[in-house]
Amino acid sequence: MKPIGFETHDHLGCVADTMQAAETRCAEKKLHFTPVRRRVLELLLEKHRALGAYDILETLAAEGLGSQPPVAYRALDFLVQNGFAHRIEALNAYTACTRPDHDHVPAFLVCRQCRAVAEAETEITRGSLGRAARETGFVIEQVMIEAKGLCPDCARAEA
Amino acid sequence: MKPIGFETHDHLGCVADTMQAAETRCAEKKLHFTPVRRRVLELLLEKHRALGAYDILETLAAEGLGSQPPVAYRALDFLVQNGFAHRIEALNAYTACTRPDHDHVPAFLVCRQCRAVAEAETEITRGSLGRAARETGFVIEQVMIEAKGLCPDCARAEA
DNA sequence: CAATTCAATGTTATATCGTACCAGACGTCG
DNA sequence: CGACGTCTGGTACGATATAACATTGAATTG
Repeated sequence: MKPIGFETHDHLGCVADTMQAAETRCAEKKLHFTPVRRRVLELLLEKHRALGAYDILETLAAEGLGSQPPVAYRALDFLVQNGFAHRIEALNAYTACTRPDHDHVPAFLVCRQCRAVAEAETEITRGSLGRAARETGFVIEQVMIEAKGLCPDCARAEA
Repeated sequence: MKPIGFETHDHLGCVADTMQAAETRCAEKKLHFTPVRRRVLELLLEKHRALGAYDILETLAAEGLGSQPPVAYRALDFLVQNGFAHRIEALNAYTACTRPDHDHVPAFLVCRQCRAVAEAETEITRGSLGRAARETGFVIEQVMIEAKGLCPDCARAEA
């Protein structure tokens, strides 16, 4: 289970593949994969790093796909809601999901320098958090795990 | 290692004790535990839930301790920096640390309804995140774990 | 097909969160 | 004393996010 994110890879193909998979999944689930939503996901995939809502909005505006904040936020909400993207709380930003095919508790390695994001998985709810929740009667709806630090490239540049 | 937060407890005593401990620790480390900083920590302890910077600012202003955002943010930064408080990313808010006495990777159970916060601990860096970091060469500086959901009280009220 | 309905979009306005920057107060130490 | 560092107080602004409402448009159905 290698985390995707910092190694090089066939990026064009990876974008195309994921977009295709999203098309398919939306069709299956009868979700409206509208132009704005499509384009936002594409942007997230292309950049392969965390993008702020206003970064995205800027591009959308330049392409005539809407110029006001709610446009971007709505598209992002859709993508997050349906597992195509994740919100990175540490950056108030968003990134494409690299494993949209199955349910998971995502965990992120977030570079504070270049905002690159790698996604891993965890079994955290079975760990101490899950235990704590069960002991107290807390109902977990959503778990967020993020590590801030330096990606390999930026760590090298730092030194 | 029971999470602190949702059970009832001697609150007045818990506030007083923690404040005293903070006094001591600041003296030891030669940190300036100024009136503003002191009061902010006290507020976080009293409420025992996540407070936004502007919530805190409001109280400070009412008490003549400063009325502009930077005042609150500076005090909060100090408290977070020195381990007296934590930032809850999921709420853009802050909460007092319930275990200021030792280094730890905090994990939070955050009620989306009433913003109560319980703090637990984890050994996450030894888990899959740590493995992912080592495999890729990512340098982890800080880990955040937050579970959003409903605290026992709000869960009961919901149903 | 027309009527209805529901989701998505477009837009305005505003709320909320956060920081860059500068000026003054106060102590410490060469 | 004067240079320095730290804390304070403040202005001004930047960044992030949402409420509310009007409109469009596609799917559903009578």
